Amino acid sequence: METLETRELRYFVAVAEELHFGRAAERLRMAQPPLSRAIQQLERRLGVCLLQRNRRGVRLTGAGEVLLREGRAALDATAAAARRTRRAGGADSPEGPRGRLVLAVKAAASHELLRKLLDAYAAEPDSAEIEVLPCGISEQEELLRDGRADVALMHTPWNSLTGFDSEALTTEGQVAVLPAGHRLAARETLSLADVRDVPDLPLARWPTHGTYAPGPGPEIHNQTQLAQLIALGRTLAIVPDSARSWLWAEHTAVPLTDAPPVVTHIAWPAHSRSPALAGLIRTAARL
Amino acid sequence: METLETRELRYFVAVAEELHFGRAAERLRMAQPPLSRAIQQLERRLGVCLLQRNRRGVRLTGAGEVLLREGRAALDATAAAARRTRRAGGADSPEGPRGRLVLAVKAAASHELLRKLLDAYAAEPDSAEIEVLPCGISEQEELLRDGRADVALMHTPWNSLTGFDSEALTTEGQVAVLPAGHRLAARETLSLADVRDVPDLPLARWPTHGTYAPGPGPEIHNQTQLAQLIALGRTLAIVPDSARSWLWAEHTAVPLTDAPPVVTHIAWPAHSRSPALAGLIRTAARL
DNA sequence: GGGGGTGATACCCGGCAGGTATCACAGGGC
DNA sequence: GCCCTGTGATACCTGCCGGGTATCACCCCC
Repeated sequence: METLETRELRYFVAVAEELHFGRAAERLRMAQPPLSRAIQQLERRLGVCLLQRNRRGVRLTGAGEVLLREGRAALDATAAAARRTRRAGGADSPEGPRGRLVLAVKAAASHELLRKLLDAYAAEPDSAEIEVLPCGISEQEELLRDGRADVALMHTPWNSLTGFDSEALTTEGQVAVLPAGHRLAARETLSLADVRDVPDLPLARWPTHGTYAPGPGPEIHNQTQLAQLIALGRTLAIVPDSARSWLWAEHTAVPLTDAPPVVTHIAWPAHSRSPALAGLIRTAARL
Repeated sequence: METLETRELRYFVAVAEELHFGRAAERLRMAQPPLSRAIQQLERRLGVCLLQRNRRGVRLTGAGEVLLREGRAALDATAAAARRTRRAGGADSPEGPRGRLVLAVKAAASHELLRKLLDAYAAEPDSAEIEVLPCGISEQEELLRDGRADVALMHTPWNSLTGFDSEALTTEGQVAVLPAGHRLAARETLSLADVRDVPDLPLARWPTHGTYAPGPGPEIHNQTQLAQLIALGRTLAIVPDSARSWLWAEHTAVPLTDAPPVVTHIAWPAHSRSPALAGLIRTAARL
């Protein structure tokens, strides 16, 4: 059984994403004819029709969709292999620097926990150097999959932990952040129903993969904007308890009684368990 | 950033597993010199030393171990992409046969559950054809990873679910299976401590990845051997409740009060969720 | 000190990946 | 009707590189 080459997967994924041979070839920095030929060869070798050529553009077949999904995963795994190997490179002398670990964290989330974790780990004997890579919450999974990060602090229910190994670290409730003067800010507690459809405070919308879902609330893309809009009485936010640390004087946080608890996990690719990573996980579990 | 080719990974994994260029080349059906050269090129491209050539055999460096681990995962993902695409091949006509799903089950485990699941799913509209692939319990994870199977019935705590998405289906207790005449067979219940070190009934040993751990019990490799040895009064077994279906008349099953419960899960690769697979999972969750 | 076994080097050859030029065809203007 | 535009496919060439054979350099061990 002949095995697929990385090059073929790269080509096919490009075409499947662009749905256009010319643009795909441009993205791949090559001419269009060899690309067409390579895809044809791929189809012949797999014995499967991947694309429906309609003289006017291209469409994916069912098998094509499967290969797009699986091929992306395979390319991610291959890129991860290269990156992690390069990263482990310097440390081949047994007493040299223990490899470096890249830790992906959503910017400003779990700040206290992160500080404690880094301090405790640094105090361990034989601890590796930790590079903290701040990123958006939706990027973390991709970073772990393609090897740009080795380990991440993730938060359910926002992150999905499927495909990763993980260990729960802390659980916290959520609070509604309101403009200090708002009538709801006087309440001791609130329920989700209380804050779901407040007419003058529509929920802000975050982008997921670059696009905004439709809705009445303002479009934001960072925490500072959110804080300002709350202070201006334009929106409210539902955030974990620990986010109180970045609240302004004009904000009021009211506990939510029925919001799902937020669990912070340390997560890593299921198959990887280098000594350095194992040490970090052990330290985290002891916190 | 140049990406690793499948061929390079295949070569490196072969060398890293054999720790010998000649044998690795033989396994790869090629001559030794091009293999040496390819590994050198790989090291140069990654800028990393992967192997320590000691004139007498070869040893892996730290980076080499990383690449062995990650490279295997990448090769599995690539093989999975090819296999699943081929399998999805016939079904590109929209109204053709919905693709086939391969379901890996440990032979003879969860027999009742499996029958119910297959019957219920076959009754669904638009159900795919299910191919049942019986295998050893330790093979299931590998089969899912490299695409020979799409979905599996797994049993914690024996299977590890890390790296897969899963849904719990049933939970059951465990029983000790004893020769009918044994003194312990008269008991209403037993604890693990009661059966752990029974002098005349040492626990049988199953092979894990082809090798047996040392111990006093007999070496077995299938259920029939086990049943026979229990009937002969040579060993005892700890099995889930549902395994009572294959017991012999000369066997007695006694419930264990403190054995960990066995949970049967339906599990699948985290990223894959074809319509057919989603239907099967939905059916399973409704059982 | 020589022989066996290791991985590395030298050199050659054929296949194939990639390029350019061109074709075949479907739509959409006018 | 026409031609022009933009699509993917085909034809053909070329240079690189993957793979082969022959041989070397070295270490270990008898």
